Amino acid sequence: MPELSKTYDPKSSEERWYEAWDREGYFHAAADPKREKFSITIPPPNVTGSLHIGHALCYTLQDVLARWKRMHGYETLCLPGMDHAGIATQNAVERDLAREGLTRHDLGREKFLERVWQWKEQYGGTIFQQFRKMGYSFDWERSRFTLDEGYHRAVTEHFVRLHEEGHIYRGERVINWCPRCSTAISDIEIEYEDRDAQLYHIDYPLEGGGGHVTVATTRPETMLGDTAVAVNPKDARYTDIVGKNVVLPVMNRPLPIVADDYADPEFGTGAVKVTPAHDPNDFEIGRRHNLPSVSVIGTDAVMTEDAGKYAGKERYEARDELVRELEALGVLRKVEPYQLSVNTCARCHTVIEPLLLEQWFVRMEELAGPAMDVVKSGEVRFFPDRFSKLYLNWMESIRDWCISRQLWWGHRIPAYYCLDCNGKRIVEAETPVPGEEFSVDWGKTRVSSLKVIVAREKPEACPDCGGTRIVQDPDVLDTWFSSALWTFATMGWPDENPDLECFHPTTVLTTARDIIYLWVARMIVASMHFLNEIPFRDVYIYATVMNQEGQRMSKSLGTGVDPLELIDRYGTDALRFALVEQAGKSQDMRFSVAFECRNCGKVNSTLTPYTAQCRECGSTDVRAESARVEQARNFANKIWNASRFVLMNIDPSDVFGGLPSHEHLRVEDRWILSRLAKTIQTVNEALGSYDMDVAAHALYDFIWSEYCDWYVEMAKPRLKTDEAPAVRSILAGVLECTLRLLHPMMPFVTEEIWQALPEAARPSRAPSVMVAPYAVFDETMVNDAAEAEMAVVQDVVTRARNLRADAGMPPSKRLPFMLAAESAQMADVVRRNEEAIKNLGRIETLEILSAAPEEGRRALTAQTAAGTLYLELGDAAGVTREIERLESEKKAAGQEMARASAKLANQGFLSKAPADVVEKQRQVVADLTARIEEIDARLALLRG
RNA sequence: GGGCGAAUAGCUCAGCCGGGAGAGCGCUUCCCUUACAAGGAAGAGGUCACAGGUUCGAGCCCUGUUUCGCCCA
Repeated sequence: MPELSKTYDPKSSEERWYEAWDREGYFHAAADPKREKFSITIPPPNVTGSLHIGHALCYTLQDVLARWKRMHGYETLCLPGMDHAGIATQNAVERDLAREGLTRHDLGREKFLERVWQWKEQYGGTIFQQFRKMGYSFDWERSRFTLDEGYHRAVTEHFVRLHEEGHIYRGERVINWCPRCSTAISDIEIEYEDRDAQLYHIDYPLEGGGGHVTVATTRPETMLGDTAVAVNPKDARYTDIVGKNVVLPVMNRPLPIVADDYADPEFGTGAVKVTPAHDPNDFEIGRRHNLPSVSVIGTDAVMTEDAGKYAGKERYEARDELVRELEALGVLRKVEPYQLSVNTCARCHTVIEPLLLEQWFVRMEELAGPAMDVVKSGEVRFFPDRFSKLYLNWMESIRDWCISRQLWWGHRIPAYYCLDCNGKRIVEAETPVPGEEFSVDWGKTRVSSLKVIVAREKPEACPDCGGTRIVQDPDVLDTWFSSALWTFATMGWPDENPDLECFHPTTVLTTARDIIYLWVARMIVASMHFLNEIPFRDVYIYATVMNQEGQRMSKSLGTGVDPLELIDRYGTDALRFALVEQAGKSQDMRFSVAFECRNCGKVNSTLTPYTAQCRECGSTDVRAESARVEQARNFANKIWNASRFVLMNIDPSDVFGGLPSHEHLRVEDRWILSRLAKTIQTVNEALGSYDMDVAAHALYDFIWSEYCDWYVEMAKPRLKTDEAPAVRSILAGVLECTLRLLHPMMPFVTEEIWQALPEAARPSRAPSVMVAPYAVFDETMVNDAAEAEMAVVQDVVTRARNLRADAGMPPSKRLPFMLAAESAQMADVVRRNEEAIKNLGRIETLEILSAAPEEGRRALTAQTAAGTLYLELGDAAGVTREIERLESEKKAAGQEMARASAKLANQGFLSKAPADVVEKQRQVVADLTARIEEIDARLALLRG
């Protein structure tokens, strides 16, 4: 039997076991059609960064589920991977380049992409290393990247097929443009921010004199691109001027006054300026009235040539100057403060510029139908359920999805243009792009004028004109367009293959609530459309991890804590358990981590962004501390030491042929087996309904408060008697089962101990606890009588300890007690368990009486489930204290009595409450009556 | 403006079909009792945000209010 050290040392076992499991192939899932499956394709983290505690929560929950199901005999796939994360990664690499004074344009597309791939190798490696440290049982052989070759084929297929079916179109729309990221983004990648702004009221004079129309805007610079003024057709104030023109100040261009329902008579003056190129609503008005679109702001947020004298000025600079000019012209009627909700880029928080540009879109309405049906029918279930409503609400009002991005890093759109069919308007670039036969200046080219060929592979020649001068669309696809395929592109789709057959649909998707629209919804849509099956049965939404101040974990805020910091101090199992134990159903989860600087001593609540540095002195010698993880570490140590005790006491020659039959066991044996059975039931049920915290607490309480505090303590003296073999077998048997139960949450410490147990104590003969069978609830092990009797024993012991503490006696001193049993039955219970009670209560002698002890004896008393317990003490101080105790107890009993009897005096209660509840109250009154009488008698005795 | 979540011990959170509230940390007292001081024993601490209502009975159900957070427009 190996000697175990006095405290559990995570460092010595974690790496060793992880490598062993990996080597033995336990992480690998076989596509065996005959076995029941459990499969997960993990949310692929972005290659950009490293993981923080929020990620650790997400993947830990999944690993717990996977390990649990694997032990239950399911063929379990946990497929890892990474997302190329278009904008985020490109931004990160561009920032990196900027440090060298370079831009991506300096490198050119090809060289830049090489650089991103290098970045991916480096950071992707870091993330996978973190996964391994966390102990995740991922099938590394199946690891995928959303930009790997096979995946790219799937994305191309996705695009081409949707295009063939008419679900994808290319069109000119007002889209959300981020001037900083210099790309279009979709509606759900913008965030609203309330800001203080101004509402400018501007007079547009009627053509030919005779007054003016006042319009209001928060973005005056867009007026340079106005092509109409709209009023509501029902608005009597304006009926006679509809059809006339106003003159656009500054530009001195006539604008028609059109009647359109969009104009709200209640808002402002009821007249709105119409800028089709810079506002989605105005664009629609423009369409209805055949208005021209004038783009006055460019993709660089600088005013275009069409902005007249403001051309070349930055948008806000132009605004300020324009406002001054309007004022000088006398057409600025008023400026009022205005609470404005501005759209910003979710990634960089730059104010979004709505621009009229040609982009690729997915028509979503039709595709959304089946994806809604499967949630409505419950085929796909959300946990907690409230998120299904959120999902359905969004899907009901779904809009077309802009999928093209003006980036280099991503899946290039499989659309090609023939330069010969209609090539007259093509602008050839001055500097050819390396690696491309023909270079086009896309910034100056309207692709709507070109012949487009959407194809799986670049066509050799144009099917129309036979021309061979063909160029690919420069844009890439929205990252989510590729992530949407994650559950099945990772399994080899579009090819048919055993993985897809066996492991799809996956069992559960565990993810954060902020990507329900971005990702979850689109996965359901894609899977329903291409496979006509759901991507996953369950969607488990976990809580957002917040720090002490209630800020969400984020790398850029400096609030992101690297899980390895905590692992380093407390061990992986401790971190995993701390996360699982807090994973409730609320939307947020506080996880406070402080950093103690070992250089200057400051305790930081957050570190400086991007590097783990003390905010005071900048030292990187900081140590993470978390009370929550520390508690979990202590728990691991508790199990470790309980196991040490068991290992020290079991005999290598013991035969653990299953547990002894009930008749030969004592109460505590039947009790612990019954408690174990119920714990098994709780844990399995809780994990099955994603109540991870319930499962964790059940195990914590069972191990610490039942097995260690009571069973092990009661076992100690018995190990010296002829009961020892039975006790040893139960000690080891319960421990072994508990290790299996706990393994999904704390994989390392459980394996370390499990392997140290003698083989005979591991009934499954499995080579690792990871592949040993999980415990199944056995009703025959439940023993309510034993639990009831044990409760009496525990009560008597606790009361005895209580009296000892009240008497101010040190725990080391054994004391004499008497117990006046309340019934012959209780006297039997106490007699049966006398040795255990004496041992646990540190009792010298326990005299069991059938009635109160004779007069004259002065003692402290306590009411127990078995009767009144007496601790005899001669000294007067003790007596005074006992009188005080009794007085306060009598008062409390009196209050409780009043409440209970008031209930029983209530006719409504007697007639309407269930019989057992009424009976319980009667019992309470009876007990209290007896208790008060007894206290009175005791007081009389003590005072007499 | 609409929707969702939260408000329970000093802190972080549990609390099932409604039958007078629990854990961990922290705090107080005692103890290095050979598994564990990363531990053991005992204890203090709560007007369950507020106001109504339903009910024999409300932390739990209903209505409204306040504060905080999130999502959507």
